[in-house]
Amino acid sequence: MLKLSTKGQYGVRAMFEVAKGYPDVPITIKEISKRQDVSVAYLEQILNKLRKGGLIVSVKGPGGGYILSRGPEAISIGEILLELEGPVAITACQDPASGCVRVDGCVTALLWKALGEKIEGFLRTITLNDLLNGSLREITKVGA
Amino acid sequence: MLKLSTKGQYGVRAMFEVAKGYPDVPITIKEISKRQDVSVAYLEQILNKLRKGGLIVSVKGPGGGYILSRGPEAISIGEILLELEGPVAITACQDPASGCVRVDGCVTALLWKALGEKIEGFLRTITLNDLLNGSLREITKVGA
DNA sequence: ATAAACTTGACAAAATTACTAGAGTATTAT
DNA sequence: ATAATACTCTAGTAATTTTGTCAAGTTTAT
Repeated sequence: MLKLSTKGQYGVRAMFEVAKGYPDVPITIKEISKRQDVSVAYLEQILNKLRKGGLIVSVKGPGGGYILSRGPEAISIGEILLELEGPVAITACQDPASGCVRVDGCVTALLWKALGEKIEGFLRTITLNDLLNGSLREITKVGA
Repeated sequence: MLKLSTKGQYGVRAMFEVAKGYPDVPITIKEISKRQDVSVAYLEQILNKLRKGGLIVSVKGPGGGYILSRGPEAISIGEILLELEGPVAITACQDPASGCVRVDGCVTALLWKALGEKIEGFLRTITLNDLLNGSLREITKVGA
């Protein structure tokens, strides 16, 4: 349960590759495709969304590619996923896009809200930098 | 992102209704269907899974229905969802059922693992009793 | 007996996911 | 200028998952 679509997964991995080139080496889609084993065409879609979301900038022409628009310590996993998959919305009730009629009468509404906030909070604390320098190992251990 | 299927959502709401009858009033599928606005046929599937998982017991014949097999303070939301939707598995890598080839080389594996554990931990702490007595309101506020 | 209520497995419509295809635009090296 | 590189954009589509329905049972209380 609570699966993340491949778009989100690939997106994070793609951003990890782009982050490696920060601040001055553009990474091409082709290169990301090779390193992360995701098709070029699919990555185009993903990176396009991330660009429109302002997380990366593109450089066209030979020698071009993508570069992080901010430092890797300033881009959280939460931001990446938000751009690719929209806000955390455990249930339709919690999705700002759809809304729910019963809200007040629904005993579980608070539960899903709390869970969603928990998840978002966690994802906001992890940045691309954490992926780059492997500091996740500690976070995982503590289980905080 | 990170949606929960209706099966899980309805399941929790159904368990909430069953919990109301604990320890001696069996609740029929028909009654749950009315109160929670979910079709009888679909509830049959859901409650069957929960029964096989040992969370509820069924009483056949007239006057029958479903009863919690343990007190509402001893049944967590996590257990309910686990039975209906399987373990939290943000990515296929994290799913014990499928596994992942690259695991070690995958920079994000630890991230999804940590997130999954965070979610499971949270869901384990919330019980049906919390839904019954409305103690969720505080949990939500604290944001702990 | 008979009606209430659960049990089970098969099946199907709808929605979502996970892509692929192809034509177009911008930039740079020569 | 021209060719090569690389990003941009819109559709379309196959596979999968979700979200159920249906029908034919079985069990039990009265």
